Amino acid sequence: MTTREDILNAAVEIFAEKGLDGASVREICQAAGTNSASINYHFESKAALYRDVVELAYRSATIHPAPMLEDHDGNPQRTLAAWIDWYLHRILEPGGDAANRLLLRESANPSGALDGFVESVIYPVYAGLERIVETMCPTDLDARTRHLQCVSILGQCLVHRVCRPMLEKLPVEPPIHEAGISEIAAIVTANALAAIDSTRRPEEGSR
Amino acid sequence: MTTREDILNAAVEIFAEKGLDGASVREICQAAGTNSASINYHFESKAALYRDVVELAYRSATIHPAPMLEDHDGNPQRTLAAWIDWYLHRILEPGGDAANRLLLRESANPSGALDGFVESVIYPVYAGLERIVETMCPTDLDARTRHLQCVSILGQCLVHRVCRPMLEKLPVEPPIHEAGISEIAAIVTANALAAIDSTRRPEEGSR
DNA sequence: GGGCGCTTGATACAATCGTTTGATTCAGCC
DNA sequence: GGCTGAATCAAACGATTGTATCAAGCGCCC
Repeated sequence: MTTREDILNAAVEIFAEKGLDGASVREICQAAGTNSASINYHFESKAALYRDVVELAYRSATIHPAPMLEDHDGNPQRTLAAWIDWYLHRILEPGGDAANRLLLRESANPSGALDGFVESVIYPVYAGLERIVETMCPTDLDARTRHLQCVSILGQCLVHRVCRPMLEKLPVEPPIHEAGISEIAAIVTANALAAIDSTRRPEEGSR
Repeated sequence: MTTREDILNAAVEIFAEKGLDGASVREICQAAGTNSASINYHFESKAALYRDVVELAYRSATIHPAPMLEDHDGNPQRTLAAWIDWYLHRILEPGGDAANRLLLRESANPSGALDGFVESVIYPVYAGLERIVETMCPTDLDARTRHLQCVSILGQCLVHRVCRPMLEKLPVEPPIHEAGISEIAAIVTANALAAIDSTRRPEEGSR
């Protein structure tokens, strides 16, 4: 009973840090304080454990739902700011979730262990963002441009997670990786608003 | 003579696809049509081969130098547009794929095999961008904000490479991953200009 | 042609991987 | 007490990893 949970808790940390192949069964079991054989006893295999861990990570990551327009009196600017803040917390929260790091790793580099993972887990998040952005864009804005605007917002957030090892080593002052979540959120939000706003005044050219 | 190059050519493909740990010596040698021992003969070790491969990939990727202010009569807007276009081509160009995929993998997830890789390879690219952005920002803008603006630009570009597996599976119409480089460049450039411009009118608040 | 140095090849090595085995422990029940 | 079945353990399995060894092949120069 407890052993199974111990393994799951240890595995989510180690899988998040090293990925499916990088983590070894013995390492996980040692962290869980149990025997190397218990993974194949409580789970069918290492791959099965991984599936269970990702599923668990997903469920624990969706406790806080994404902000929607309805939560902010339909005000798209405030909703967008809240969404970006929510998303950054979700992917950057430090002590917080190894689960999110794991989901991020799985998103950027699908192990193939989870088919349909993007559709069922990632897409709803994206769709929530797009719905907010859609209400702020000109109605005649083509869909691809709108998609790319959403991806730009995601990219500005994700870069701080996905490229963190790089940012940590970048010899600039002050160090980029020390920036707080609220600091990043403020800038990404300002950028997103400015970007969307600029779609209303198309072809502005050079300043 | 040829064997060494065969190994390098095979290794860049396999390392790019599977990473340092994921690729095996035997696999690379088989792809190169040689013996498993030749890696330790022509190179000191697998790690040494990896270093050489990354170095080679880096050199082949820097044939085209980054656009600088001097190339565009000191016009920062045009230089920034050229830089973003250059960077996107560099990371998204289908042809020279393997080398760039490898560099990207190494950037986002440094294997530790290359100490000083970020400083010697990544940082100069970043510094080039920052220099352009710096000339466009208010002189009293604090360094961290300027850094974060540069990272936002990088993030908007990198997301199309790093998160490509995710974007390909996102069920939206039209598919995001089919967007052309010039299309992405146009939007990222417009966003960057709008973002930098907004730093000149600080605390604009909601639109 | 004989000797030399650079390559290549098959093979062996120790280490580590995920998984399996079989013995042992322990709680619960008749 | 005696039994049953789940849980845990140390140990070992075969496969694969990176690397080392050593003999055979090769071109080349004296």
